[in-house]
Amino acid sequence: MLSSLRGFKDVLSDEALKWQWVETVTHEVFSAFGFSPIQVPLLEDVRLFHASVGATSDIVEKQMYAFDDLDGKRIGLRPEATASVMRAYIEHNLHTGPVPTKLYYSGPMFRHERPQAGRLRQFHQMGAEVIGVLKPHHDVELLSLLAYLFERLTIRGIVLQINSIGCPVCRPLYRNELLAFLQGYLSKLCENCRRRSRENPLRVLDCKEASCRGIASASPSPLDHLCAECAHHFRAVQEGLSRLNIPFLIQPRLVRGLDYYTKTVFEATSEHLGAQSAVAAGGRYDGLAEALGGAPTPALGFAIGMERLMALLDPTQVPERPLQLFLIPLGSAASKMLSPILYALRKRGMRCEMGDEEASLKSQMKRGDRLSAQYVLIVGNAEIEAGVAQIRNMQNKVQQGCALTDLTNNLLAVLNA
RNA sequence: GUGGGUGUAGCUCAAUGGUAGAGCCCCGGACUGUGGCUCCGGUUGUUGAGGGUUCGAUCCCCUUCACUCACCCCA
Repeated sequence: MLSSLRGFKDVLSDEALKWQWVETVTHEVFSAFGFSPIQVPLLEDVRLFHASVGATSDIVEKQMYAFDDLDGKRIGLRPEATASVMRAYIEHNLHTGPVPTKLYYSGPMFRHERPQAGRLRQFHQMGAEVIGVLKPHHDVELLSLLAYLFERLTIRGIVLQINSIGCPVCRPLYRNELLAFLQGYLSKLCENCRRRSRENPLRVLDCKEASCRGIASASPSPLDHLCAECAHHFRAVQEGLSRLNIPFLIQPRLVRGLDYYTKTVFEATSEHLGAQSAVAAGGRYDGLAEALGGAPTPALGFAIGMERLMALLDPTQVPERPLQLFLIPLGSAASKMLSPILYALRKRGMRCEMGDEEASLKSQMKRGDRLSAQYVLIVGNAEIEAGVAQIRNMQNKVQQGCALTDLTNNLLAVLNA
């Protein structure tokens, strides 16, 4: 028997209903914050991801689903969507529209990793991008959107961590200083961090090894080495968040994985997620547009991991949609009478279902119960002769007559009462 | 890619070196046209797969696959 691929999951109805609710709420919130939807392809020229995510990143190096198209072109399933959105922004000259361009998207991403708690090979992200603006109040706006989203979804226990990793002016200087510092401790670092100090020294800062953490805490902080502009920017972001009463934590060791980040970076984390504790992450990427061959364009954004978000949802907050009416025909005459009624009710937006005319009343009652029907309607030969059906409230077991003439409207009156 | 844990009925799990059981679920009945509760009855298995040791393996050993958690990396 075949089953789904490793790291690829079926989202069954109970779970899918939660997704739908989350999407309804998020569309509403994005809209209130002035964002417009965009849909970009799942497949792109792999060079897009090399230029954006970074050729050195594991995401592109080892984890991308990349293959040759039938015409020989090298293509890849997107590991994230920011690069595609920025490509679309450049390709379609969206800078000619009102500034900033505020876009959001939702959809599947693909990375060939070993699955674990909160990590899949096909996973889903909902993300927002604000393109074309440099000022810190846009960072604040984006973070406030994220904070409000969690509020609307009644997800508690989220910690918003922020940091600034500088810009092309100050980051290289800091990087050199950090490198010089780490040189003195090479023998005391873990094996991973010795490699990291060569490839991506900032990563040493968030190593989980106790010994490395000690060294990291003694190391120079990126925040002490920001240039005047970056320092001012970061301060303004903090002030803006405080003005909105949005709690945050400055986390000087917070580093981002993707090459394109600059200045503000942030993560929303929860301790209920296992090792993969970030439910959303993002930051500013002022250099990305240029790296993709567009005009220099500052921008920022975030992505929410939908599966991780789902794991944090309080199921009791998701509104239920119970079956309003279960129609029980006893025999074919009743069934012939009820089928147009069923159709008419459904066209009026009522959620209803009909039983099998050949099944016993008992078994149809049971099915109505399993479907959590609010009401059942019983029509057998006795009801047809009398011209009155029986409608039963399944909660309080009160059963009453319901005239068969103009039955649809009689039922609507009961259901809408 | 590396390491740990786990694979037994649809689900959650027992069991013993002598070829498997419970609860839940499902179906039927008690109650021939009235659900949930109760009681009674019933269905379901290549014990993940392959090989080895053994008179005999679900159990021990090896291999493999899957799931899972962690590392790496990241949403």
